[in-house]
Amino acid sequence: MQHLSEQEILRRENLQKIRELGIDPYPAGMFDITATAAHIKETYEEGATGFENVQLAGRLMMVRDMGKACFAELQDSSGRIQIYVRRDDICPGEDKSLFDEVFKKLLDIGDFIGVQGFVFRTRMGETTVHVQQLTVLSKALRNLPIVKTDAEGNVHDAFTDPEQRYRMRYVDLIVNGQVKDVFLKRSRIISVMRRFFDDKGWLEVETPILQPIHGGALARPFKTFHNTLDMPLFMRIANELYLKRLIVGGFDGVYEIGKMFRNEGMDRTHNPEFTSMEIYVAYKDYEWMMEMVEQCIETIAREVNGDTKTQVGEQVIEFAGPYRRLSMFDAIREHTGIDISEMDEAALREVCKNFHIEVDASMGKGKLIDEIFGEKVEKHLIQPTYITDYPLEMTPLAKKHRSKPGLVERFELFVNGKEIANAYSELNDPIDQRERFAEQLRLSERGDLEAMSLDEDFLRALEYGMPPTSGLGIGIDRLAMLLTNQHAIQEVLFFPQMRPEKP
RNA sequence: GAUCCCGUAGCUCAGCCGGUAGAGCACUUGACUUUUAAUCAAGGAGUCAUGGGUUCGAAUCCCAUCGGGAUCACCA
Repeated sequence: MQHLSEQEILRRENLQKIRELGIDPYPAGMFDITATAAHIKETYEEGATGFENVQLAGRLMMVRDMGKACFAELQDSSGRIQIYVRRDDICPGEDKSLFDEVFKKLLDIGDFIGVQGFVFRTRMGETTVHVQQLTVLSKALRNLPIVKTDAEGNVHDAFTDPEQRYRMRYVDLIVNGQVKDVFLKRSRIISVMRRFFDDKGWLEVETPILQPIHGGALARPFKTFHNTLDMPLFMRIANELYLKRLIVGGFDGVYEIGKMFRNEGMDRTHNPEFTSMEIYVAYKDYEWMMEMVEQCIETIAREVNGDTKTQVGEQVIEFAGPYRRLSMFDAIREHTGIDISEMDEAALREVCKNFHIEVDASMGKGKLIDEIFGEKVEKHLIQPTYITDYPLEMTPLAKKHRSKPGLVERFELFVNGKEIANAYSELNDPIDQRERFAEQLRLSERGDLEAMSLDEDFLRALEYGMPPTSGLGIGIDRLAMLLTNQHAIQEVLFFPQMRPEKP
């Protein structure tokens, strides 16, 4: 049995009394809406036509009771608008119960109502709907947190506890308007990106989430089981190998926006499931891809924020291209003064030691370079910067560099000290690819849980021939964090992963 | 996984050198037919996260557990 608070009991009693008055608190029929709060507030002028008879619906969010008349605030999907409810207008006859009983006593904050009336401006200058008819649309049985903003713009009693906001995102969205704006922007980021790719003729596709072999990235997977096939399956950590199979199959450009799953730590920049966009375009290389990414992100920033500049924490980020390009070795030299490009493993270990970077015996040359980069460079890359030409050991799916031995044609895009995109000239030499997988297998045997598995069918696909191709992955959640100036991934996911509420 | 902080009314928080709970908003009752954090008067509301312990007595001190946050490690 559910424990009910005093206020919850009252609302249930009010629900019953509404029924006793012959009013259905959950009517089945539709309610015609001819206007929204935002539209009325934006377009209404004194004496304008078209506002004599409007119908709108939403939640009752605040009531200022003046006796025989009330001002209230109605919140619909577009925002809030003041409504004016006068007893003798909604109850023109002898029976005043709709006003005195239903509206003033039995309706509560959070209830859905529909109103019909005309728009006017009060002497305080507030655009207001003068209600002539009021319809109960849905009764709420729990009371919402009341967030108020005073004349100076100070917010009082904000619903701020992250745990409650994430667990009850529906409440968060109702009472915290700025939260809704973040998610509207997130949605817009994805739709602008999709249109950008579609306009270029690339095909949006869907590839398996349940995979027998988890390939395409270095990460620990979630494992599950299919009963009929009687075999284990993995939740995908990446879709790269499937998208490349489609390039083999003859598509010039394919992309997928979808969830990936990684069984690793959770914190304010990692959720076990996250959204990535991966795209593969035939006959292109990573240099071409850098230009494409600049255009794409600049377009998104402009369309989402109305400006290519975005405030992110203390920084103002300029998303208009071209972005600075810096090889990994040059980046390390710039931030440490040390040229590591000719160093062997022992010399790199010495560099790490001098910088007090923790290393272990299993780390090879590539990993050591990556550690130095992560420790000394990454956090300084505030404005969008491409880091190019990575050590081969860390990147088993990228093509060897056309002119620099030991490196691959890869770039990552860093913004505000975080990686948000990763791209290669894709490895399409099936024999080289088989050797790279073999190397991963050796790492796995040494105990590296993140090493990539060998995918025999993917190799078979490459053996049929894949055109030169450039591929790119963008972390959508992180891009959304940047463009909405949010410091936690939980703020750009409707329902971030949480432990169960009760044991 | 490690360390630190937090969990008291629907919401935001106070109380924490131990003496069985307070404020504002919300809620209830009443007044007010252009108010806007409406106002005014009166009132009700809490297994103080959970379970143990110390004590005559625990929201308060101690231990454990659960949940969350921050920092670190791993990673996108």
